[in-house]
Amino acid sequence: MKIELGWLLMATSTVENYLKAVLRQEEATGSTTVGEVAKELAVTPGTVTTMMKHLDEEKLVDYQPRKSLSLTLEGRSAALKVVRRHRLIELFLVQIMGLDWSEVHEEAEILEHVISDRLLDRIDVMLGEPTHDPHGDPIPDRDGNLAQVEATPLDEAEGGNYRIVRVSDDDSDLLGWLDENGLTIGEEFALAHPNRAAGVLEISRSTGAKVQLGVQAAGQVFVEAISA
Amino acid sequence: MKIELGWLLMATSTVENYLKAVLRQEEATGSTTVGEVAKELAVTPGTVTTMMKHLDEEKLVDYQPRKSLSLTLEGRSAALKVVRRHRLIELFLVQIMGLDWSEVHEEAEILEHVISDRLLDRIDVMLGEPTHDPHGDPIPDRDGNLAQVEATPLDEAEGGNYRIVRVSDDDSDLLGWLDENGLTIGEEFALAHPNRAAGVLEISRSTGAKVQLGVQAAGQVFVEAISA
DNA sequence: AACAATATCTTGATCAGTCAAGATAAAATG
DNA sequence: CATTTTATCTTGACTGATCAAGATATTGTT
Repeated sequence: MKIELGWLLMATSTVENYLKAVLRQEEATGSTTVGEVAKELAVTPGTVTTMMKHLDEEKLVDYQPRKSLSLTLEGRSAALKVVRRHRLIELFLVQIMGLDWSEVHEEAEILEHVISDRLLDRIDVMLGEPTHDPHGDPIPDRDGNLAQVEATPLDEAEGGNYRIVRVSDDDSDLLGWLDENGLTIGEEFALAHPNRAAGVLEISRSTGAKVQLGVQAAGQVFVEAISA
Repeated sequence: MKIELGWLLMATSTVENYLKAVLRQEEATGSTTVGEVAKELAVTPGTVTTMMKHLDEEKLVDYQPRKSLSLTLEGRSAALKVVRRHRLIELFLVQIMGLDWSEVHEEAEILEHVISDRLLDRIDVMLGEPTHDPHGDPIPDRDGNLAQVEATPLDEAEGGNYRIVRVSDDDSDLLGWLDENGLTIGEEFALAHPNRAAGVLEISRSTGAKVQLGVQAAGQVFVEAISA
């Protein structure tokens, strides 16, 4: 007879990645499933099943096979800590180290799991306890409070004047392209007649420059309406 | 019948640590053995045997079971890259991030394996392509050239005037203590009559302060004689 | 040289994380 | 509701890194 010892070891970076994935999807859609997590982590569903059983034991998620899957308070808090690390690191890499906003995501994805609390603290202080990362994502505070960024995906916006408040951070090519076209956080522009049939949006910047971008890309850019 | 496929995957951080260990011992004593490596990495000899067979296949070490063990040129170069990373990171953590020289070793031990070449480059430039880390260890240059630091272990020094040029970086407590007593890199002092029987050395700093330290600790501090 | 001590090597096992592929349950469709 | 599709779960296997413990070689001693 085999005795199930369960897990004795600590939350490795693997665990942190699972928690992050669940959090991300809960934030995006209000809930998640084994399949979604598997897709996000590029792993088979069976692997996620196994992992969720472990995380349930550790009380990091609440997992009822085939029924429901969600973070516990503890799990959410752990996930938010990782997100905080990730975003502080991204901002650090851009502001202090002078890296480009299109290349910091990968690096932060690794560093978020290994940097000491002490170093993270230095970073936080050095940056002046910032509230948003280079892509406009809010940085959870020390207590795990996460500000909401309310913004419209550009592909759903009507014609009018807007300011860019956030851009999805995981498409490095898009970020590079946006940068080349002056479309960074805080940039303001006018959106012309949304001709959805063509799948192309046209933007006019204050410099007069016009930029076209596809709905696909526009879906990654989040804006808020401005009066001017 | 089982076909031996060998290793298909890349040099993980584990491999880097083995290479570093071999390098360190070759530098310290001119050669190394399975047992020494095992001791340094806190691993059983059998584990080292297995690893060395793999590294031999990868042409990173030259391993003749029970006969000899040494780095190949390629292995040495790989090891020096890791050392370069380690020392640049240590200096970065002290100079830019304001961490204490007694607490950067652990952090660098992890970061050395995960930081991108790009980020390392920024660090190198930001620090002005430095030649020595906070503990006085030389930083290998981009091409893997490693300057020699010639210095005497303090426990072998005669009475006279000396300057501290290097301190072993792996004893955090000692580093903390040295710092508290003003004994940092570049500090000059007079060493009094080495009374070896008692196992204690006495140092007089320019401030007039006298400090005693044991031979054990003194062995970790490396000095060069000065005229004054 | 013969024996003891030490260093090294081999073998079988374990652990975390994963996949493949088949089993099962739930949801959607007619 | 019966059937098909889809989602999920289970099982057995594999990989890299490791250890324990026994086997073997090398070295040192008398």
